[in-house]
Amino acid sequence: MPTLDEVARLAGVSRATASRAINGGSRVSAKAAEAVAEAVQTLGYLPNPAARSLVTRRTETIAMVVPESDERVFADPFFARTLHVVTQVLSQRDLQVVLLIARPGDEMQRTLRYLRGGHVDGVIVVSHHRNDALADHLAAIRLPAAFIGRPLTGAEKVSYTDPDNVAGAREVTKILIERGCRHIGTITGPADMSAGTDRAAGWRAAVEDAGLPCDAIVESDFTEAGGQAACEQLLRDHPDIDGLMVASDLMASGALRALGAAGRRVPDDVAVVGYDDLGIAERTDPPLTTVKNPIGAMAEEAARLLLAQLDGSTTIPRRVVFAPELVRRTSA
Amino acid sequence: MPTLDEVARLAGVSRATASRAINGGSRVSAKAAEAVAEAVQTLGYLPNPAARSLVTRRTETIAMVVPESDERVFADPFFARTLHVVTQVLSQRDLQVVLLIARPGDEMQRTLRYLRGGHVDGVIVVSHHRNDALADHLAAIRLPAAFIGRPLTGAEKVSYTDPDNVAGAREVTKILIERGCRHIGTITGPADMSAGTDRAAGWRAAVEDAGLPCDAIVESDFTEAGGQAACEQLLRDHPDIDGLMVASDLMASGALRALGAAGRRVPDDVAVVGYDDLGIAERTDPPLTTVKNPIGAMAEEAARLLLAQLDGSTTIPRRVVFAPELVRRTSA
DNA sequence: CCCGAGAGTGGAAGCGCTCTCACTCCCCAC
DNA sequence: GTGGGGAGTGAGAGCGCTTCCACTCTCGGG
Repeated sequence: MPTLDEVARLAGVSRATASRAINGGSRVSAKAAEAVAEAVQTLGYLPNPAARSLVTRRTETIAMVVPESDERVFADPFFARTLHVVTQVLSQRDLQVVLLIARPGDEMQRTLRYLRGGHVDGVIVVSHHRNDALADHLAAIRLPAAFIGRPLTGAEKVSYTDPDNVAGAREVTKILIERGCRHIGTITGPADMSAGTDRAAGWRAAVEDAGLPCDAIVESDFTEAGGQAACEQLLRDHPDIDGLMVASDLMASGALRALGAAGRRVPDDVAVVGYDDLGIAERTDPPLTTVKNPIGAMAEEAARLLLAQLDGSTTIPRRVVFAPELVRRTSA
Repeated sequence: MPTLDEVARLAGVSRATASRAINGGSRVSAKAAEAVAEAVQTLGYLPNPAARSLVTRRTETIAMVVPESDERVFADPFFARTLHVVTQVLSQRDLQVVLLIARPGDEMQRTLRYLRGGHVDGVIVVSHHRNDALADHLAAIRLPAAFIGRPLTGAEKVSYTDPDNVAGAREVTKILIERGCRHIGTITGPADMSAGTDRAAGWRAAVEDAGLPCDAIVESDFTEAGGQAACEQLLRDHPDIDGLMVASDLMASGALRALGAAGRRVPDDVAVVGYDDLGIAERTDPPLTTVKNPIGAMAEEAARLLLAQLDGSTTIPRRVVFAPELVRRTSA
């Protein structure tokens, strides 16, 4: 592997000039810049990232942390989309993204040590859970960070983007109310995630406003199988429900299956609405009325929030909340 | 951030001894080792990876390269499983895994530059395509590498693990023949992947051996939608097919949908077999007779092949081929 | 009693890079 | 003609670590 020294020698300049020419090129004569470029070419020179990082104290890599089992990560299109967009935005700045999937417990400790160890310049956190306390930890080690989805603890210490889940859930539940449902159940996400609690809160607000019972509530885990099981339980405990607000399309897809197995027609017997609108919603039978989760926009904004911190242009935490958008199909 | 110097001073030893104590501890007295451990504790010392890597010339990170669009990566449980196992095995050696998803073209160039740049100590390649010539490139830069799935070019230069796709496809096709199918079609994977060509070859071998026509062949892309479209075309061009060997369960799932839409009963009108047995196969209607792809074992073996190279214990490329295993369900 | 081996240690070099600082030009204003 | 300033450059320090090498000290064997 050729070093900067050899490049400089071949170009007939000093190491300092070669370095300047390679990084940005300001304060370098056109002649010198050209000579260096040529030397780089002929030697096939690539800067040693360790040496560079040792002095700049930057690594040019960003971690995308997902405190979740990898099975879930890969089964959920939400992550694919998010990773895609984040990578897209950050690679425009030549930042490398490394994916850190850390189940709670030991692995989280490892991950935290990794982040503390100076391997990365910043972090994007997705699918954050209450008990990992990531926001607090990241704030404590002063690592630039941006969350996608409001953290349940330490939210005031970090930047984040969040959809207005309460409003979204309220609006979509209203669709059920307007079409005449009198007993509306819900399948919520995990109670240790803001997308779980907020969407449940929105459902509750709409149902209580309409003076309807809000007893039919089951917590699940944002998976298709979980949604199916939750729906089966709901049908067992509340056989009379005629409306169902499910906190994610993936769970709703499972719920539709359970409803079908139970002989309930959708939307005639039970009207169903989902949440996210990520492709699955169009492909279910019947297609789901749902709330569009602006995944792409959120991911992009989070990446920008992180970049702003990296540039040092801001240090105060910022939050960006996205308004919900209803998508009407035939399930309600 | 505390440095090794401070640790050494606090422990009352030299930097050299502190370094030895922290890495391995051989040739260090118990007293010194303890003093260093304590100093590390109280200071919360973490070695600077850049400084360490600069001198050791190792980064303790491994790249998992996937030359594929990220949509496909995340939709296919194959990748989830593979990443999981690889991460598992490598983290036992405190190696960090970074996921590099590189679509062909520009991004591939970027990725190659990244790999050349000394960011990682080794590479695991999954879902390799012919035209990325990754095996050749990696061999050229002498980066330790292990492929999961035999590369179509440069296979002799790198270590890899591979299922015996030809045998697997042949055996599973024989099931169709034995149950009396007279016109057996196939939906193959991409022709630029060994899993595509090998499984097609196995199908052809079985069909020709039985003296049956082997004209009903359509190439697809290992996705569910692709399988559905391919099956539709197959039914159009060869309405009389009574058996179908599909090169992946995901595609088979799409094919089942197409068959259902066309009013064909499975297995009575058309018997169907898939490939992979990754969970989807049990959940289709009817459940798929398929070939078990030993994903976990292959991933683990590939990780070990890589570790062997990292340890320098071997430099000659090795290959490990896994025998197929039939899984009989009701689709054939 | 001496010598050699081996364990434990510290000094110091050096990994490849960036960046400060001091220097030399050269040009322009006065 | 002089002085000041900006552009371009190179010497050199230093980032935090590992590791070679030389040294000391402690044994045990002859």
